[in-house]
Amino acid sequence: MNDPQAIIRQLLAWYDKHHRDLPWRTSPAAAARSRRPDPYHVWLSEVMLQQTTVQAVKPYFAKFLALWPTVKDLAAAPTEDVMAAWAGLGYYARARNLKKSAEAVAEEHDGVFPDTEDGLRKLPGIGDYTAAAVAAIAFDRQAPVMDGNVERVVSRLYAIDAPLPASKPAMKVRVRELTPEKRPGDFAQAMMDLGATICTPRRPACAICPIREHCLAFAEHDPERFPVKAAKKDKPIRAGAAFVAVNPEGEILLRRRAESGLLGGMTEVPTTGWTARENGGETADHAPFPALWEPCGTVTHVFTHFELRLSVFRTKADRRGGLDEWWEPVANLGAQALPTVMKKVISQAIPLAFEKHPT
DNA sequence: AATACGGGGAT
DNA sequence: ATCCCAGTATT
Repeated sequence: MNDPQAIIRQLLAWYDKHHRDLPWRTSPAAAARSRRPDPYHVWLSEVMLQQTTVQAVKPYFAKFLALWPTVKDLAAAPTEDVMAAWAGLGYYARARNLKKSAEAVAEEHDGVFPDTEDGLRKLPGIGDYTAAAVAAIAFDRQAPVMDGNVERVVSRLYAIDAPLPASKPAMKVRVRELTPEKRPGDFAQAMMDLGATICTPRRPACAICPIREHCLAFAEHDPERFPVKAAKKDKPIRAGAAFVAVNPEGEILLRRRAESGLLGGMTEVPTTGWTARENGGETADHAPFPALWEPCGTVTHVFTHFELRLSVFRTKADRRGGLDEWWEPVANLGAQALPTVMKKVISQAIPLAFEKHPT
């Protein structure tokens, strides 16, 4: 029971047999023949996978590699292009940091990624998890990889009663104990695969778990009790108005958001501030310019820490844009760095805006 | 230690 | 509705 060597051996054996084939992975067999995966691919995938599901990442990963096959290509790309390509994936600071890191690797390391945890950790957007993951997976370093999946697996394996996130350091100690000298990258991916496919948050498939004989939570017959988490706060509601202006040329008025903060550097239609109170009856009085503003419903969008309700208005009127505003052909909206909430708003005002042949 | 930061899939 | 996801940066 709880023999580290046995856990490692059984987990790696399971991984050899059941590992998932993902675009940024090389198979364990190929890795065994010293065919390491491309560090650029590993880094790109790991950043995209931060708080994001595999299914959501797959098409973005393919798009980025098609647009920018190497880290030097990405470093040379216009930031607006990177933001537009990232649009819809969320957590847009990741895209800004991705570009900064690519520039650092291209300029300071001649396009070669640092091959240690410490070296990787210095790049913007790379924290403890990603530094360890890239070091282990791409460079075969014995680095302790701990993400949400690993936290769940470890908390069950050792029946850790202390709540997250305070118990994180203690869990990291356990991960460090387990991480093997040989095949640390496969071990890390095995732990994450186990968490994603068997040791799931609800109804874990203990019956087919390769390490259940070592699991204290399984022995207690209540694995779902773990990981214990601190209570979370409730979500406030904010409200505002959004304005979709289309001129006679079939162009829509857009503007760029501030570089930092919520949806930083992304594109939006003009909106009022998003007040802290619920539905303040936002009206056309707050429009960016005087016109016949026609109400066309509301859009609700849930962010991590608040829920947003936007009243949408539209007009066919025209006006010159300000410094941070421009008129964009509706047919070209697909190439813009529009976050999902803005696509919802525009679709509300112009139902066919994102179709192949917009009206 | 707490908070800000997207979006979507599973239940 | 609720949870959670191959987390990081800032305060």
